[in-house]
Amino acid sequence: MIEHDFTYQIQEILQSHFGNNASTVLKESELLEYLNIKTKSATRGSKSRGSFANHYAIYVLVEDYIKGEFDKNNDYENYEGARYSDLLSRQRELPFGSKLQNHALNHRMNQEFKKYFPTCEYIPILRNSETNRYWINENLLKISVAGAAHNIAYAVIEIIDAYIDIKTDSFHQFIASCEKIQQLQSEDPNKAQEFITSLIQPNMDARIFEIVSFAILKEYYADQVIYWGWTLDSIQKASLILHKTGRTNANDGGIDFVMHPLGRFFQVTETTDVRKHFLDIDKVQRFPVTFVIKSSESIDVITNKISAQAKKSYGVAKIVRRYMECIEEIINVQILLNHFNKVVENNRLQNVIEEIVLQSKVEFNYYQE
DNA sequence: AGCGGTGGGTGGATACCACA
DNA sequence: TGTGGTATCCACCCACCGCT
Repeated sequence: MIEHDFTYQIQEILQSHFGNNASTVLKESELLEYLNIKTKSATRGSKSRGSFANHYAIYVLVEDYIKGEFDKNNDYENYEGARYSDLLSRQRELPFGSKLQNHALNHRMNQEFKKYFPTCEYIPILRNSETNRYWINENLLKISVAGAAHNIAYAVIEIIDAYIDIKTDSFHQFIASCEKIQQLQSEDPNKAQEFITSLIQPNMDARIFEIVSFAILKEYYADQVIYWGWTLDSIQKASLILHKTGRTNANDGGIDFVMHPLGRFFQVTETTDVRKHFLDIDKVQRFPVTFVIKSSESIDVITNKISAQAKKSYGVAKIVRRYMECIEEIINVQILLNHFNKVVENNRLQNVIEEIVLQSKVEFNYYQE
């Protein structure tokens, strides 16, 4: 059995339920081992995926099992089963579960379980396709150790709860502090400013950095206007609007922000290695991009670094020049801070914070009633 | 060690089907 | 014809793996 950081917590929970038998219970139970495998990412930081769907499929069924007190009354075999709609809506009430679909309950949980335990004779989720009712396989909940029967239903719930707690804790804290700052900002704008400043430091999580960059730049550009039109007498005034083109993590090779109506492209990166954005620059003409780089180095240093990489990759001066011409602007942490200060001067701090809270909730599927 | 390719996992969208 | 339940398609992330 694999052991990782969260395994220790699983063992602790089992100990509180089964005392000395805890380790045997864990060894004997495929379901617990499955949870152990699936909780590997618990302590891997906010960047790794939650993968809550299969956890929640087990969770809602076991919860239903406990609600019927089947761990005590021994009558599960006569139970009519749980309704699909109830299970699904319960899943969606759980943290980060608001977008879950039928996948886990219908197929994927069983499929994945079988992948890990090909010889296990039990299928975890049972269903009757005539009545559309669902059950957890009770055989997987009852573990017998030296002739004594142990029911792991409550332990399973506790383990998944603990997993949810770990996975969401830092995020909850983040949203909470945003909301606190939001209330606080009229009384103590300095505090709010300090907080935002801390969010765009180089050691910040990439997704948070992208969200905060977006919020600042959006407000910053909103103050700028251009005049444009199809004919001279139809020229109109427009403020620059920055759009986010998708979720941070659903954007492989895509562009992070687009500016209307100028059509500027913005790309947020963690490092000065921008080669991947200009991969075939020697063959194709590339669209100019503004890079928001999570670095406190000066623009000169960053530019030199990028230029050095380009030289190393292409060698030919002409292509290097074209490469550098495709970088419309570089925005580092300092420039972001300057822009931010300007936004604050214009009394738009509130908007920035609101945008951060909104975008974070979207990014992490977090909804609070 | 760093890379590029690959395939499984995940979530969103939608097609399909049964039934009222 | 709307609703609930299920299956499938698709895009994208990411872990993994073999190559250099």
